[in-house]
Amino acid sequence: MNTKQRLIDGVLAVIREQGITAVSARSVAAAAGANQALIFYHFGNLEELIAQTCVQTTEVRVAAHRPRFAEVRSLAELLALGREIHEAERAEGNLAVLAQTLAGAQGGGRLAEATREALGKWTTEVESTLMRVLSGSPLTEFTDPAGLARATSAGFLGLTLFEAVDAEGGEQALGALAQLAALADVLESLGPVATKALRAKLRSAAKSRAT
Amino acid sequence: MNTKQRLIDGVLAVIREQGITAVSARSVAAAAGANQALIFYHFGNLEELIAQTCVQTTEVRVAAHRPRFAEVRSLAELLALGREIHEAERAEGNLAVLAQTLAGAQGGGRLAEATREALGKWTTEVESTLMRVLSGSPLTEFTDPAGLARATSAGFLGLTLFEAVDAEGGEQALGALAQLAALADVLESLGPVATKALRAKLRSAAKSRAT
DNA sequence: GTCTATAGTAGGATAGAC
DNA sequence: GTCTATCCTACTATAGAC
Repeated sequence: MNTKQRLIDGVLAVIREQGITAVSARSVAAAAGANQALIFYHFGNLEELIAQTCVQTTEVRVAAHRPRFAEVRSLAELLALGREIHEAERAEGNLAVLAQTLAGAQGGGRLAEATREALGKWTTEVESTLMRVLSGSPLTEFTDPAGLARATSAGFLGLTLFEAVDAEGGEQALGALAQLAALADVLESLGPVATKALRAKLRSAAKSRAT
Repeated sequence: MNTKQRLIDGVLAVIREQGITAVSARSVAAAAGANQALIFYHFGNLEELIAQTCVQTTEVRVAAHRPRFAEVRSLAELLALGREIHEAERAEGNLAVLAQTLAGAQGGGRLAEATREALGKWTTEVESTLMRVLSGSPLTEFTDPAGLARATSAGFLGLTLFEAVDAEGGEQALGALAQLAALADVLESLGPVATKALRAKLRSAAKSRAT
């Protein structure tokens, strides 16, 4: 395999096992089984390597799950898929990489740009799925797919960091999301009469909030 | 003011402005206007200083908001309070400190212990509020306050990291949460007939999932 | 408790042989 | 493209004067 990819995998390994604070040219090179100087030959500097790792692996993982997004037909299914993706990616630490890079991007710079791009790959996928799923739901006119997509993406990333520190608590949190999914399911499967009633309630609530 | 506190404030300042990766004995000492050697005199090592900063400031901030939690009377109000706290703490970067420390805790060690403790301070507050608020709601028997508390805490932390990189997206996400709050409000204010119907729906849905 | 000075280490990055 | 060797900087941590 070529060296560029080995170095990217090295970043992945270090972040997965020790977090962003442990990433250094030396630690990455060691994990990649490559010479330290090659990082600078191939990427110019360490930050650029991390940035490309973040964007590239996110691109790959989102693409891998894209067919599944297309199958989603309800809010409940979307939440279930989120949970499934979360668990599937846990072993390889791909979400952890994004979360850790996001944390490292606090100071702006190249990493901020890279994480923004990577986050966009997830949110656009979720957003388009939400738009498709919500059309026809009683919730359509009261929800903002763009905002919801960003909130759920941010939420799953927070959860990824959380469970690294408190695995049991992370499980509990995921369980609570399953309950929310069930609730969403029920709301979507209401009969036309109940749907109309709910819609009226939401509308009047929205109106009273506007005043 | 005494030096220990100045150093803690120094950590706060560095994390707020540059993130956990920029934290070093030198950068913290500079931000605190103190001598670098004092970190080791007062805390033994840098990690311990970060850990104590995380726990102490979280304790203070949670205590400051405790009266507000006690006033909460609905899910909608709780979500609104979450948003309010999130915005209030943004300027001082107190949530960012927890989020960044959490990211730095990936490798275990003292930081993991500290963040676990700090997270617990938030989740116990949210959890007890949830238990109080949910009693009497049609959702009571279908929600787990412990899991929900951890999910929301993790969610807000994820959002804190997110908005540091994409401020506009963060605003959108917060807006979506306000919509969820409105939805929760409506569900709670349903009449007894509708409540009974919803409960039955949820129950049968739970049953069909169990098979 | 606070300072200066410094030891010892790990880090980013480059030069130049192959 | 890859390696060795190395420069220089920044880091953690300690010793010892005040």
